[in-house]
Amino acid sequence: MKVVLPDNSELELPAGATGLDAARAIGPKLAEQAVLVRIDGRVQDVRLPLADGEKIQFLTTRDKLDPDALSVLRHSSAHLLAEAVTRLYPGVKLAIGPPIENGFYYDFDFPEPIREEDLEKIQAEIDRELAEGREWSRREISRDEAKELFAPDPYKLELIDTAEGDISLYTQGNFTDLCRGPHLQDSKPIKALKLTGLAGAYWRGDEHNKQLTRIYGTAFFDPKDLDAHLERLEQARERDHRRLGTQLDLFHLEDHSPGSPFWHPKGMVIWNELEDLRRSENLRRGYLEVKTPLLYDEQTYETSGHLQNYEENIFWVHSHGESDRRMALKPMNCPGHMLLFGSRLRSYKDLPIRFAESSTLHRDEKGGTLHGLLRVKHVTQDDAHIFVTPEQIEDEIFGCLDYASYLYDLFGMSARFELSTRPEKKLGTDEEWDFTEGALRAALERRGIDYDLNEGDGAFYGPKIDLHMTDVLGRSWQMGTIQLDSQMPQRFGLTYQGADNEEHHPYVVHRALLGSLERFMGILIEHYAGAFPFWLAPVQVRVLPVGESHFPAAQDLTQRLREAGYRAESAEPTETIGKRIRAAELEKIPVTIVYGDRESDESLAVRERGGEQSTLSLEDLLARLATL
RNA sequence: GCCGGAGUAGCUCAGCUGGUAGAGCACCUGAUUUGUAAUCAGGCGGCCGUCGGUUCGAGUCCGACCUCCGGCUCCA
Repeated sequence: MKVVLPDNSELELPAGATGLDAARAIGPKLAEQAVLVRIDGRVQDVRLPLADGEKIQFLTTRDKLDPDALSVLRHSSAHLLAEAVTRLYPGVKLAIGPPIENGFYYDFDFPEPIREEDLEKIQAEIDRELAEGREWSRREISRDEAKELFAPDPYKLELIDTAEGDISLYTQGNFTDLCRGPHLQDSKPIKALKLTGLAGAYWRGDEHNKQLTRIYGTAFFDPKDLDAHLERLEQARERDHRRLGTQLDLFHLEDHSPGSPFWHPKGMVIWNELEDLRRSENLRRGYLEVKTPLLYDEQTYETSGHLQNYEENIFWVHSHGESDRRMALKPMNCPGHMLLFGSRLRSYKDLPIRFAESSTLHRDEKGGTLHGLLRVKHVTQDDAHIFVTPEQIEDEIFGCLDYASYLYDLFGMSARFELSTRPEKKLGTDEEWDFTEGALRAALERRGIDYDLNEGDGAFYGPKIDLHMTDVLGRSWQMGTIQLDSQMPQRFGLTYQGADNEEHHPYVVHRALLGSLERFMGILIEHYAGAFPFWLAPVQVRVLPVGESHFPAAQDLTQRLREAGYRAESAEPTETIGKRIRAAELEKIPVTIVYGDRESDESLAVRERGGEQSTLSLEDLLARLATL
């Protein structure tokens, strides 16, 4: 048989030849360094046979940053971890140990709980394995043989039962694991392996199952790459919104009200800019601002369905005795907007009606889930509910997508769009879902948006489109959401009078585009690493008088900048000018003006964030600021 | 909610095997009057998360709770 090499030359091989055989035929060095065979985009263990006519490419230890090559290295590293743990902790049961982005993990069921300090011991054992060296061999066996071999391992048995295709084993030293592969030939390419953490994780990701102990680690072909990886993590921490929030005096959190940020004056400037943006854009796009109550009685939530489906997140409020009527803080705006719509007769001529409200919501999130601004109990959504006829659905969804794209583009952010379709537990017929899912799909395609399909993840009342962003540590967060709902208007008995003189239930589009302002602020802070663009910067211009005698002139300039609409400030010189410039730079203020003997309206010393300096007249400065 | 880790000055952190709390920055005062990323000196500042226990003695050891951090689960 023949295989095709990357330079398009053909290599003649005996039938059944493996990747390793092919590598040997090309050269001993390649055979030694081969990590993986790439065949038409997919990758394969070097020990597996090739097929006639396949176009193959070898990944070697020199492809040290290739994600596939790293995955193999890390997968084998996970097996070294499992070997070490098996030796150190007799009676431990093994679950799974895959490579992941930036590393690997292995899940264990330990007879006794282990602690973080145990990792040192395990790390030492792995280092010993690496010093000794390990070679991997692969063997394929029948399911029955596999079950016999792994009889004492309940997790492996379950894997054998649910695995697709042939069962294969990989052995290194005295350790054999059930594994699909691929793996390294030997442990020599693993030049850096570091255990990074310990966590609980449920078997098969289901909280009803037993919780296992997960050990995380990472590995590289080159110790320098590990250093670079750790350096990147450190840099990521530098732009973490929780750190910047304190450093830049934007917000803080307190034990006195967990998950509820305190916004400081500087953070509030940015918050208000977002609100202004939302309001002016709502006006342009035909939304109507409304305001609905924070508290509703139990009956309201029963009607909306939140009592049945969301009670664990609801904050109840007890009034002072006079009544036994329970009230609760709203976790979302829908009920209020439904009641508002239902407060008078509506005609089909009124639709679509777009009620917008940026309101405070409270959600009593489970302990252990709060996370800076990205997961809070005090949620402020840039919310709106659009009441539509069926014919209007697609256009309104399109309008929401257009609006969302406009907003994210404004910040230079690119969100990932995800369409979630009918879940198993759903209300309504398949025909209805065909129609509503089709409308969402059509709107996405008309707007030219690439999206991922998340089948079965829609709400029980309708399909939805979600926008996702990634934080500085690589975690994905849902931002905006656009949900189509046929149920809530019915539950609230909402109708409009149609052209046919009949009453109809409207559909409603629930949509929040930034999502929660808290979460958006968190992502925004990280997106800009705290160096906000001029229009968002809490302080836009700081005027620094060189000496005390220059302070009045600096104040005068500051006032004129304020009157021109800028957030400008100056203060008496209590420190050296060098130190105050440094402070302005650390506060990431976009424009600093040094004002001393040489300055006048005709000639100002302007420093922009980052250090670029220019001399401008006041007139030119104002012209310059207008472009920022 | 679960697994692991942590909570010490406004911030970042040190404080070993129990013996009465420390640095840098910030802040205040004084000197310096400054020209594009840190002038010098002095000073203020702590219920060592909360409650309970062990001990002659607890920041340090033990327990409970609260909060935060890394994961898991959840996320209408």
